[in-house]
Amino acid sequence: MQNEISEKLKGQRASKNRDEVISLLQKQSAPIAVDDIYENIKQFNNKISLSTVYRIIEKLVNLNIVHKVTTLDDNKALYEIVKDSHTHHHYMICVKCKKMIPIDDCPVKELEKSIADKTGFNITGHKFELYGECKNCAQKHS
Amino acid sequence: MQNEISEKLKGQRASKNRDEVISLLQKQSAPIAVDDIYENIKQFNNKISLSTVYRIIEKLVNLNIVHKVTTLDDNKALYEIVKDSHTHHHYMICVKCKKMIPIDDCPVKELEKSIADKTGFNITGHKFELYGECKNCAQKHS
DNA sequence: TTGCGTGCAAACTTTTTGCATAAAG
DNA sequence: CTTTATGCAAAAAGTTTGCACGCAA
Repeated sequence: MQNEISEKLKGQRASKNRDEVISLLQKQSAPIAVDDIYENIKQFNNKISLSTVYRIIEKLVNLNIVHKVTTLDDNKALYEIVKDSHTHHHYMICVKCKKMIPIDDCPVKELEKSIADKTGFNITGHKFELYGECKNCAQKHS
Repeated sequence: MQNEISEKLKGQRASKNRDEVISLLQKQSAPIAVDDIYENIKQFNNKISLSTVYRIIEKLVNLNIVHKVTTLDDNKALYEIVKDSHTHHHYMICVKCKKMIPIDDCPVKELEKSIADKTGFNITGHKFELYGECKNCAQKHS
């Protein structure tokens, strides 16, 4: 586990389930749903329960170890490990194949500042997603 | 009802429920949830059913009369009337009072183009939300 | 008269909660 | 020993679906 995460976990009680969830999240290249985390971990730890995964995720979100991601199409939430600020990024979501393709770094930061100045809103975060057709899908149907 | 909407409704069968939903959506200054639409209309039309509202909304989304909005906090979808491209805009969502404050027009359009060029992704839409503390809430707790 | 719209109830999906037990500190 | 984490089952919340009937075209 990364030092940054260990840091955030300081003062928290240790738990095997929690570490399995974190470890799984770290392997993902795209946000993942709670029930997928559950099914995945169940393969080698068949007594973990879905509600435990929900509770672990809730805790990790509060500790700012995990971010919640919501998409337009789907009513269920997805989660991903928080990357450090240098690798903070967003996704393009293909409306055909639903793949989430990361965009290198965050183009919104400057915008954020100018809007904060203009509106007096104390901005603490943002969400930005692009929708369209990825290269693969564009080629296929042509 | 606006001409633009009438245009999109051409070929669709008329329905009182549908028109009530559209009319209610037009009165909103922020996105609204399906059950709020339902409760609202029920006050003067007590036999409308929730599933009807869901079906109407689904149809209106397909006709591009209504947009689905999802927020990070809430697992339920919100909906708003599609504004024409000149008034397309986004929201700042106050993490304290949950109010959604519209941002005048859309600062993302140019970004979109440059990212499309860079990545070869055929971008058809985007989603952008800011989170923070609104003026009101910032004053209160100080 | 044909087929879409609607109400109602039931089903389904995702998420939350209560409670008794197990594990951590 | 005290507190937090967990499993299980049940409940809640949001959304979808089947079916019979009503209404628009």
